[in-house]
Amino acid sequence: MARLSKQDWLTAALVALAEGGVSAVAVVPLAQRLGVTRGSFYWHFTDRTALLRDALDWWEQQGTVAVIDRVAAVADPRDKLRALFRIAITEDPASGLEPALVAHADDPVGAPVLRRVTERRVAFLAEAYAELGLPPARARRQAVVAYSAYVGWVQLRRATPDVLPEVVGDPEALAYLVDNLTGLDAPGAG
Amino acid sequence: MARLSKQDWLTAALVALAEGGVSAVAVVPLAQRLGVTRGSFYWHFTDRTALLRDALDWWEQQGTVAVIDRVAAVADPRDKLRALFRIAITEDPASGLEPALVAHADDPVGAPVLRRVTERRVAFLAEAYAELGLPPARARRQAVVAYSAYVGWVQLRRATPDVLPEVVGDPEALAYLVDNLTGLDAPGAG
DNA sequence: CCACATCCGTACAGTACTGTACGGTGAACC
DNA sequence: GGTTCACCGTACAGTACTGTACGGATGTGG
Repeated sequence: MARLSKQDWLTAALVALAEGGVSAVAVVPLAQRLGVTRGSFYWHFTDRTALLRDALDWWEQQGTVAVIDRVAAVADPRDKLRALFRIAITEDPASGLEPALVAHADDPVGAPVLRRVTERRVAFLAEAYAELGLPPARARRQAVVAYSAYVGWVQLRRATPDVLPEVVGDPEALAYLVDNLTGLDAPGAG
Repeated sequence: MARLSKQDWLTAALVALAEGGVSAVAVVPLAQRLGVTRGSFYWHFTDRTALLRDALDWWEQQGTVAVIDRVAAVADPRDKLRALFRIAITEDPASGLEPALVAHADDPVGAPVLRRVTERRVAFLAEAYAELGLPPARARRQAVVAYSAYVGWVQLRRATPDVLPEVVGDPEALAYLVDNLTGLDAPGAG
């Protein structure tokens, strides 16, 4: 007998969300994949909405708040940006969730989470670019462009992995990618 | 009486796809939005799959092939890249479709279209960067980063439009954005 | 005015998912 | 060894969508 925990359902929900969008977070398919029936689910959760809400709360905490807390102490803004992007690229839990949330932008559960996460990440980036000496408006623009590049990279990695150069096992390629995404090789940001 | 054409269904399908993902391309909701019943749909199309296929074929033609044909004749590679991104940003039909396709990456209809579109766009970008003098491998990497930045920008525009600076009515901001996305302000690409 | 093609509404299964009620199992604990 | 609780299976509506069959409306040309 499987004997699942609540976290098992949460991680399964995030995987399904990244793979098939909000509509893929369905009780019956998840139960089939986990090897149980819906009786298990409705003991751990009251609703399908509760599962989605709890899973996204966990994702917001682990993928944004915890990462920011980890790198916030880094003194040099360049090192801080590099560490942030390196973490985001190499060890993102439930990677590639953003396109799934964007695809269902009218979802009442996913939309506010996506807005909070996006705003928080861009704000933190803008702060780091301001520490580099950029004026506020320019730091904000640079933050948006850098975050766009990261988000697009994640999207490409999920959609068509074969067009991307492998980067996890190649430190040099990773460093090159990070400097490209952050714009730290451009004259305007230095 | 509404009296719809096949194209009406196609554009409605693309709008629904961009807003709510593949699962939002459903016959009943589309018919309700168009003010008809399903009887109309099953006269124009054999299947729900046929609607999705035809709509994505149209999107692939208009949003990739036609745009590439328009800018391919531009001689200077810098101007070509700028024209390409300016068109892609300002006048993309059914804008923001890529996240919806990525969110349902296992969809048998959408996945091959997304792969073809991505590969074709990246290849065209790599060609332009090679014309700028970059060696092939470097041109390819630059193309991937530039396309990532564009895709991420599109995704942000759909998800959280308020974090982005307005760019459609501001030619200067648009030029700044285009040069940022293409990397034409970086020393490595010039 | 009527025959025909085009286009749409309606009714009927069939399928997949949700939520609820309730009964069953297995391990821990006294 | 029986009780209790955590956990799961099963059965029953209810809902939303798909696909099909067929009949009705609307416009057009002979």
